[in-house]
Amino acid sequence: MTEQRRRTEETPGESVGETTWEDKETAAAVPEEAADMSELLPDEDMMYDLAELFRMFADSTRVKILYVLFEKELCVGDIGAALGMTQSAISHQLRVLKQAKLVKFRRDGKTLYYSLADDHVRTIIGMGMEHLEE
Amino acid sequence: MTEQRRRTEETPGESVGETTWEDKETAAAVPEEAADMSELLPDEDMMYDLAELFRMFADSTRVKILYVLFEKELCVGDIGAALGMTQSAISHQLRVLKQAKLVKFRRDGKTLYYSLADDHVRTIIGMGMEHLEE
DNA sequence: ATAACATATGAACAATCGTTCAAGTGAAAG
DNA sequence: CTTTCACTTGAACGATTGTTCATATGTTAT
Repeated sequence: MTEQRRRTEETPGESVGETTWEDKETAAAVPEEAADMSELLPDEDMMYDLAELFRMFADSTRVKILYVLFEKELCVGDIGAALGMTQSAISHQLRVLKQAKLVKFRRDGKTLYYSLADDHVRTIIGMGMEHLEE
Repeated sequence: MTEQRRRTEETPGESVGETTWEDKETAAAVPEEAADMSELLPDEDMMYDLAELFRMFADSTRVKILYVLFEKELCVGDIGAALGMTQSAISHQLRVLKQAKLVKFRRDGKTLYYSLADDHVRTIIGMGMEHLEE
């Protein structure tokens, strides 16, 4: 399915989702068995937003686009030329990156110059690169 | 298509991937027109690996799994219980995360305890969270 | 006005992804 | 041995994704 549930639509009955976990409070005092599991369930919305953010970096075309924007702002045509890809393909991806607020643009005549929206992009990609050199 | 080219299958003739980029060293000295574009093309393999790494964090189920492993190691059943998901679904995702070396496991009887493979996971997710609180 | 250029956008397609379901391991207990 | 438990694996399905192609938009020049 690939992440189709679109945030915040909890199942009405349950709220602390222990579907297959009835309270095993009997026979306590066994030190290493049956972890308690309460209060470590992640916040649904935050986890979804996190995944959504990382999905922006999960395609090599988008990473390349962001990477070439590290140095300077570029127009769509130049990005396409640098990556050896169609203007259309680049434009589609720039739209996605724009919606995610990872890039911004400025107009000069008929040309649109794109640039990184903020430094977090640099940091996140940097973290990833650091991990790859383990 | 969703990222189907599987790394390092360079077009036989070229080796330093300048597919569409012959040296444009002629006609210099025009300050703001026709950016030079040389040497800023990203390394194909590194960009692919980066995307592949971030793809691990690009699904909310995987992020949740990694997140619940922040605190302590857990077995498959407990992770499933915490997330309200099938053992099978969790197992499938754990396999992916294992292949990406983001989690490791240890056996105790019939139970497998999974844990984070290294601290980069924590750092990367932390970076993402920091970005969300802009 | 028209033409040329830079980019955006929509539909369509193949490829990929995550979950479910059913069946398969493999370890411990009877 | 057989059963049970904890988990893995494979096939199948629907949902989503990225690119291509054709067309539209908008800006500048003539």
